Amino acid sequence: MPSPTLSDVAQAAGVSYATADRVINNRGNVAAKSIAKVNEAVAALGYVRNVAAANLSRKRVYRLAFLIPKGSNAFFNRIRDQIARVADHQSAERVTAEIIEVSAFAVASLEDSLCELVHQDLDGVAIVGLQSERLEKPLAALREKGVAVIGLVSDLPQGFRSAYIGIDNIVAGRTAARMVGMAHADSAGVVQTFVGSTDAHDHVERLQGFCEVIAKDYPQITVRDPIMTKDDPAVLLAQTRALLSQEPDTSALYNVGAGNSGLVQAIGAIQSNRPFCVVHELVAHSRKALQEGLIDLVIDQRPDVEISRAFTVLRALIDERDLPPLADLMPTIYVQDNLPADPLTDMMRAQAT
Amino acid sequence: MPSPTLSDVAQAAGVSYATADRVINNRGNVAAKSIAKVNEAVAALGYVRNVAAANLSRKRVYRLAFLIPKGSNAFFNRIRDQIARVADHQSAERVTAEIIEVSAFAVASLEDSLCELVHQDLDGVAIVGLQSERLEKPLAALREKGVAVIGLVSDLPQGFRSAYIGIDNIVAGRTAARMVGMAHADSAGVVQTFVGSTDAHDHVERLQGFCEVIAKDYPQITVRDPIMTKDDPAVLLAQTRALLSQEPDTSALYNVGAGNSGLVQAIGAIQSNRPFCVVHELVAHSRKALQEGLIDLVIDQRPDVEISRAFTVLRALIDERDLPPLADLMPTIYVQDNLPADPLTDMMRAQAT
DNA sequence: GCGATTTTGATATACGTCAATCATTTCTTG
DNA sequence: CAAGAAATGATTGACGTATATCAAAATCGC
Repeated sequence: MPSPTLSDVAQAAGVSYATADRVINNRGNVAAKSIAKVNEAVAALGYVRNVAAANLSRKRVYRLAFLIPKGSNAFFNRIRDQIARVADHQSAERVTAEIIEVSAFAVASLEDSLCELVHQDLDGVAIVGLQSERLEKPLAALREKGVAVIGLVSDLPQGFRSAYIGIDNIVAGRTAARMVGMAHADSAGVVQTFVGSTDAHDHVERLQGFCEVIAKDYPQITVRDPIMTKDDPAVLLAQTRALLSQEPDTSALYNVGAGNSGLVQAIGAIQSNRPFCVVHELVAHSRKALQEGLIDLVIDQRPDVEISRAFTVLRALIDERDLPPLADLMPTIYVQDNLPADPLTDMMRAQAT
Repeated sequence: MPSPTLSDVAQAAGVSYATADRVINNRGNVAAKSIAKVNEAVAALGYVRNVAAANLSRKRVYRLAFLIPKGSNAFFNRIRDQIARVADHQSAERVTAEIIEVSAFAVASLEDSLCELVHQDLDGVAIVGLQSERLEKPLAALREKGVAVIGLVSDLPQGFRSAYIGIDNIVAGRTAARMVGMAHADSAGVVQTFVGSTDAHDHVERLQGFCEVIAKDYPQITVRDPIMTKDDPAVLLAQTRALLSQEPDTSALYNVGAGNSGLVQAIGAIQSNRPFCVVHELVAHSRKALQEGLIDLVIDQRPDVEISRAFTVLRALIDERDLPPLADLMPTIYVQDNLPADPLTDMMRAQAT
């Protein structure tokens, strides 16, 4: 029993192919009762549009763009690699993906890039966003042109994007706190936190979630005010070093942001038993530190999964199809034992070049 | 610049469309130098076969089957739901998936089902497998017929399936041990383990991984011999109850298998501070227990991800395409804070019916 | 029941690939 | 160099949908 075609539906509904087509692609100028007849036939036969034929006929191409902060940040390298990889594979389905680099976390730069996008002929864009009203106008213009827009990793102003793909950073912070709490096993302790900057929404949210859980469920643990690091390894190295010698009662470290190589270096230098260490994002550095037992946990947002999902969601939006079943995206906890074999970290990049 | 067609390639190569087609679909009877010319043109133009057109032309349908243990096990309910969900969504791509229920963990039953499969007209099968030589003959017969075969959740004899989709259970056990170790924070302790049966490979492997890590990295922790539970909640309830009263020095519980509702019930009944609890698989029961703070961790194998992947891999095998970039499948650690919003647990099922 | 409007039917072409046919050319081999 | 084999070219009809055109029919307003 081959699946029914639109001709079958038309026949079953007692209308012509043309009318069935008018209903299916709601082109208008169809009598209400014809619509009903066709819909019944669709339901009765279990008709589903053959997307292969449809895509072929309408010469569908998916021109996608990804706006990613520039710079050699290990995390965004991982993101860029994954975009290239997925795009390469999906080229058989007529998908092209362009990576547009934007000055990191600068509203003006992002705004400019968005304005340029409007003049390009695109079908969908995924943007590592910022919460700023200045972005609303160009985003509205994009949407006006029928471009699907989603936020990636960091959200855009709500109402100006069709979806957000990324983790909830409050949840990420809460998760980190839970692990730190468990590792204290009812005994008292002091946690030193590190943040890149208080301008970064994600950092603030993580810290907020972290403090919430510690305060509520682990009252015997004290959270010290965060140290500002600008995500700079040098700062982290110096600060951690100072901390380890001056505050020996520190029982745990939690770095909300980047720059972990400095933290790891400082920890690697001490011989006595070190504090419990939690950091974010699995990249070459943090992976190595985890394997060598210099840190205990990495909370990762699975950028590879996020990218795959961005492609899937953008295509679904462009085709106006409903989404496939997608599991929720949650912060993933890595210990040295459950590391993925293929890191998709920037290690790979080094080998490839 | 629309993407080049096979006609473009033929023209660029200076051969006819027919010859280019013979090369692309290697139909044979073509001179070596023609092959070379066509391949060069393919590379030069960046030709990629339009899969929409190809699928349309060859009337591709993907008839898949999933062999899943029968019974109302919460974990396999989750699996079955996800299969139905994905199949429903992929019906637009002419994918049909049939769920074939097999008596749980019975080699004879699995063997029978496999033998029947040979007479069905299938393109791909995913099997919750067993390691038994008796399966080799029917598996070989399936492969002979050109059916793609993969192992799912539990592997088949190697060499008789094209891929295995599931976690490494030794890794899962190691991960559990790491968490238990961390939760002891250098202090001594005693862990009681529970297994369903020693026949189940996955249970044995998890236990093995668990003991390895405790022995190596947490020598101050003692692992007691496992209690046999047959995955039966009643057994777990009774045994845990007895344990909690008779062995008050127990600092952690690790259930390698199923039947967690019994364990949770026993724990819920005590008022003094309970041992650290780790179980496997996020289902309605374990999820609830985690949220209520009755257990501490759930190690999950993400069956929803596994199912999506099974579809992807089977289709790639059937089309003889290379796989899209897929992240490694690792045991996922859930605490009460990073639970997915939509559980895809059997709760959903109850609501739907 | 007239003209105007809306709705329907019939039909055609294109999309890029697959798969097949048949005639023709080129290459082997003795 | 002729006979046979191998390789190539030219062409065609699906596959199911999108989209367009034009004529015919049904419905509406009055």
